[in-house]
Amino acid sequence: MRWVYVEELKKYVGEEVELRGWVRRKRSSGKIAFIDFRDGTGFVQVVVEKSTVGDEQFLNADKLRLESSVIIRGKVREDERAPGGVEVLATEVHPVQIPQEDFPIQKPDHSIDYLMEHRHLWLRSRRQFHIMRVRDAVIKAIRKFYWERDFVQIDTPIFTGAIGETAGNLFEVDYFDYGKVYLTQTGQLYLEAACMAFGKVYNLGPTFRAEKSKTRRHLIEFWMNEAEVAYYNHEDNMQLQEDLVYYIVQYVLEHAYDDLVAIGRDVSKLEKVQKPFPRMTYTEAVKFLQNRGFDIKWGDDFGGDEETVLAKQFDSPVFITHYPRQAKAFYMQPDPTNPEVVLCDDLLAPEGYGEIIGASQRIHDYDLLVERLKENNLPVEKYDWYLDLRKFGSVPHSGFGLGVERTIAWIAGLEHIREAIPFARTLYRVHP
RNA sequence: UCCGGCGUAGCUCAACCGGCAGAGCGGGUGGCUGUUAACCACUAGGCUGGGGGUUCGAGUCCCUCCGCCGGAGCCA
Repeated sequence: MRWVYVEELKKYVGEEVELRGWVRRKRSSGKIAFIDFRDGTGFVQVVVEKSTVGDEQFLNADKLRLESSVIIRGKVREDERAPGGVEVLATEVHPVQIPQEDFPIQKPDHSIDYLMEHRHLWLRSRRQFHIMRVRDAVIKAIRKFYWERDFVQIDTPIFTGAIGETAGNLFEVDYFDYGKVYLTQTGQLYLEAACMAFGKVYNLGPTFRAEKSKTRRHLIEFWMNEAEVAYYNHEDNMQLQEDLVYYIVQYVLEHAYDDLVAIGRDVSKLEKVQKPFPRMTYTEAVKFLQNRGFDIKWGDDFGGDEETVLAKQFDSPVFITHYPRQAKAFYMQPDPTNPEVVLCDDLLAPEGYGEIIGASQRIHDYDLLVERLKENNLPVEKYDWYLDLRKFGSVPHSGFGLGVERTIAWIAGLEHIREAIPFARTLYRVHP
């Protein structure tokens, strides 16, 4: 008999099939039992009738408990009474393993602490199933986008020396006799090296920030997609970001629409995302906020509340550009028309999900870069290889980093970013 | 790190001004051929997060430690 997955059941109406999976829930009467069955591709109801299967098989069904693993054989049929329109009338029920204790997650009313403590089992629940499929769609979209544009994937290292954006916020690791190394905060500097070799490059991988951040938008370990392109200026860079984010939204709408609906996402909000995305300079944004009564002066960075107010004016993500250079990283190229600001942009997602992209054109002039390193009290000698890039055929280049979980949280409409990653690492949780 | 909150049965929560620790769900037993978080009956289940203090008496008030949650700063 043919082993099939739930997602393809509709092709087998009228046929006998074998299903391999788990019991999500069970309701049983004396002579009929209903099993909510799942196999990782979907959910289907299995009906076990005593009159059809006989006493022995019925007993097999009756002794199943929540999250028992089970192999079921039966006939696929359409039935209006079944959730989803298709159900399986069992002929054989073969338990694989029956738990000896209660499954810890029974009802949808557990505390978040309890659910996170049981994340390894919580992943089996319906809502988490759909969220992870949205995550999968977002990541597939990212890879497909770059693949279609002939970018080269360059995997940047996880262990790095003491360079990156900021000296603090780094996780230290002992590296044999070498001494201390650090978990990566960004692969940008390595991508800058790679773009001078391959032109258009990107990465996708985990990054780590030892920030004691405790908000719905922060993870200690999160995934980032970064891209870097030689000869791209700031404008080219923003165009690429806009194309990518728009592409991701369209891809998810096309390939994970049912998952979005299943978790209650207001899909119309995503359908309103349009190109071109609105743009605002930092200076305009400060004036806008001041007019709304915010206590903010030119030179300050935006907090969560400020970002939310700015982003909520628009249906699409909004670019905030040309920040003061003191507020940004050392490697950003000054604006030739106003050296107090740099050629950078942050992309803020709608609905208060905050910054999903940080981007800039990079300094390509050797002397200027050294000057900026000194200005920021960074150890110039540790940036030896990074400075080399400015010695040998240096060109203007630009790039950005997209926060994958923040993008997922926005697209899926999640209240907290911890549900956007299979096993979240937050300030007070590394288990499981 | 700072500010605030919570911790009572396996889970989610009650318990008035300090006065006998309760319910629903889940578990067990029995019943039920169309259930959707099934339903009905019966049943077992507790060192009220740890330690200390006030009091005739503490789940409740005070101190402290632990755990978690929400927010701030910082960031994607």
